[in-house]
Amino acid sequence: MTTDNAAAPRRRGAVRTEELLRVTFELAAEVRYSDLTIAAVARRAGVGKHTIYRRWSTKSELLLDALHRALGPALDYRDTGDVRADLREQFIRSSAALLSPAIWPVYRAVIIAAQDDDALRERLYRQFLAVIEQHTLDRLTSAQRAGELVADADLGYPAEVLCGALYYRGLLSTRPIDEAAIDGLLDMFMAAYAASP
Amino acid sequence: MTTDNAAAPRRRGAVRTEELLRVTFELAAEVRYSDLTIAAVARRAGVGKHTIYRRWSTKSELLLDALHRALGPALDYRDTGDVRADLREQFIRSSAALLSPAIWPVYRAVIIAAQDDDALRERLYRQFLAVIEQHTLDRLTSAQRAGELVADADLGYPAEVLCGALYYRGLLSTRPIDEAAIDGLLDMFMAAYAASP
DNA sequence: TGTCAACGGCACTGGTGGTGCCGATAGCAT
DNA sequence: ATGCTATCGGCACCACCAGTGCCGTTGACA
Repeated sequence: MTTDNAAAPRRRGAVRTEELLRVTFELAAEVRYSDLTIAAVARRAGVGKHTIYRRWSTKSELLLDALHRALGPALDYRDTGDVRADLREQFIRSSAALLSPAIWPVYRAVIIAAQDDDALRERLYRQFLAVIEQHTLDRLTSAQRAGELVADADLGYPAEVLCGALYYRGLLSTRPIDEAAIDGLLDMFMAAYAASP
Repeated sequence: MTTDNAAAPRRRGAVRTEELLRVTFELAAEVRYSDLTIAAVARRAGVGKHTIYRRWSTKSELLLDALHRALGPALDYRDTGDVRADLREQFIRSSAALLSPAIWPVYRAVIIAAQDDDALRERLYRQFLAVIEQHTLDRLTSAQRAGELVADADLGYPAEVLCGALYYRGLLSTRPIDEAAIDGLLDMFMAAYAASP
């Protein structure tokens, strides 16, 4: 009996970290939130629990880190001079990214975990939601300066409302987030704030 | 002898049931979601776990039942002929009810639990969210008939958006749901849909 | 080649959801 | 008033989890 064998060599450091994040996404996409456990991630990765706790002190930390690495680029806004078209393109693109089967399970897990943890909720808002709101607001302000939107409107609420409606569908409603929904949102927004010709 | 009331014979069960629901609200208001356990409810009520499982097959059932009993009345709409004032009054009143320290912890717990359970999510939407949306839509349609709102608008999205914005703040944003927020929402809505004089 | 931190495995504590079994008791019919 | 029976509380039990400690192994770098 030979000492086997073809078993994968034990990986360390950064390589393990990447693999653990990958496994986290994989598992989050397959199981329910209550089964998305540190122990389960460790089992699937063929790793001791210590190897996870050494990197992230809580499950929330792991999830937030995973999300952060996956989301970076999807949140940029174009400015072509047509604010409705830009918003439409941006909402379709970012909702597709956030709600993709790869990312949404982790995103939702963070949202759930944040309901128990004020510090995490603060980080979630600051690192993701506030960023999206601010980018939206920036684009709206630019449109306002360009005369596309009425000059005296407070655009803070609309930026929040546009985002909020999408999360409402994702978390609570049973209706899908599709282009029709986004067009419906934008119809309401433009009816309220488009500058009269 | 009248047709005997096989429906609600006041057994010791009913008294216990009321007490268990009361304890559930009490505990939900005090501890984090992850500590809102069947065992904890049983302990505080001085009851065996069986006494709970005999009534509700899962924690979700218990929470949904508790919520259902507590929320009934808060969801009615007035119709005074001034749609903005009616919506304002209704949103302030219903958000105060939903977000009260007594109810919101249980409501939020149901929302969290629903993320793991499609059937519960369907019931949550049908029994609460869809009811609120529909009442809002009914009031909007009435206003449309009365000539307060533009005649050709599709009011389905606005009804959803108005609700969605509040849940966004309650679950995700770190900003409060106050009268200023509700006025901001209504400003946007009225700017989009108020009939021109 | 040697060193040492990172690693995987195992065990342990204290908690959970959920079930089974027990003897006690409350409430109803008689 | 008495007895019958479902409900009750208590306890033990299973499988699983978060989180920590210990130990022998191993891989990467000096």
